[in-house]
Amino acid sequence: MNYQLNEQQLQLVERIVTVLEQDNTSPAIAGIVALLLVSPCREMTIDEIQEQLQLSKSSTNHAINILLQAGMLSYGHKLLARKRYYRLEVRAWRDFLLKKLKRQKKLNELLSEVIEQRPEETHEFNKHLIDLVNLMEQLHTSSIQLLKK
Amino acid sequence: MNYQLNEQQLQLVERIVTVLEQDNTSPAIAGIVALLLVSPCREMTIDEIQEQLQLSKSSTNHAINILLQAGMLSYGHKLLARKRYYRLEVRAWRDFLLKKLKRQKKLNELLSEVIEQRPEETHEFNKHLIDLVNLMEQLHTSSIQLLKK
DNA sequence: TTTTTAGTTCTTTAATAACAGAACTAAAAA
DNA sequence: TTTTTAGTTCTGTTATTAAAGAACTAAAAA
Repeated sequence: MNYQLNEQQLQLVERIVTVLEQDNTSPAIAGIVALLLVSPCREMTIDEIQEQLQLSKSSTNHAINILLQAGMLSYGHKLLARKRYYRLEVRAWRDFLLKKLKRQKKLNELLSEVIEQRPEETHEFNKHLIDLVNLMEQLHTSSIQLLKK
Repeated sequence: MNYQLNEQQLQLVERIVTVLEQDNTSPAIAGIVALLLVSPCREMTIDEIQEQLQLSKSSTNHAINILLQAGMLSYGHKLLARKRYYRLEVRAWRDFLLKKLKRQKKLNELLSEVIEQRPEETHEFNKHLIDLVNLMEQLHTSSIQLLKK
């Protein structure tokens, strides 16, 4: 039940953590996600997670709760025991992408407002802005199309 | 030369700052970007920026240098004087989008590695992962196509 | 009922980052 | 040469955040 990761798997976890951290994910959270991605165990207990990542129980608990709230993690019980078995909810990733796109859209709308109220004298600048908004709008619509399927 | 923003413009600046901060941009940096977007002045001196945003000189200087290094800002001189006139480089936005896509691609490659090494027993989970990677790959390629024009 | 276990909460520590204020540098203007 | 000005750098304060450790709660097992 409690597999030990081999060298290659550990490295893979590390590399995933590195990339996730570049998106402002905390090490503990990144570690849990990476571990549950790479580990052959579909689900793990808090103790197993804690042990593999060498975190304190409170930190592990804290990170797990954040991930639960974000919908990235869920849990079930085996034989109705009280111990929780946590697993990754891969579907949540899609929702994250959608949320990001919503913020992008919001920014786009604001940039459109900017363009509307700019003086004509700065037409060169305005033109660049218009190009940017158009580009971002295209990106947005094509992404939404793909995601909504 | 030193326009005072009207009420509507100030609100627009504030709203842009709010959105930028959600992407982990510091208030000072978000403020400078928003100000230079909204202000009718195509370029501003450090003093004008500082005054409008009510920042200290050192903070303003610090934020400006970060933006310069990121390519979001550039400057020129008027009549060869030593005073710098800073302006937004809208083109840099495109490079940011490209950089983000590169990270997304990196994550995608790692997820592919994950899929390759997963045991067959967790096929349900694996399937979700494969779907995710495929989706993200499509998003990536369509975005790249749009950006590379 | 007592013990064990899973999970939570509270408190403290350490690291980081934003920002302000003051001291400093370099160069143009008087 | 002295003064003014633009910009930089240094130092200190404050706020935020991650994480650890210990105390605590609740419930199942002995």
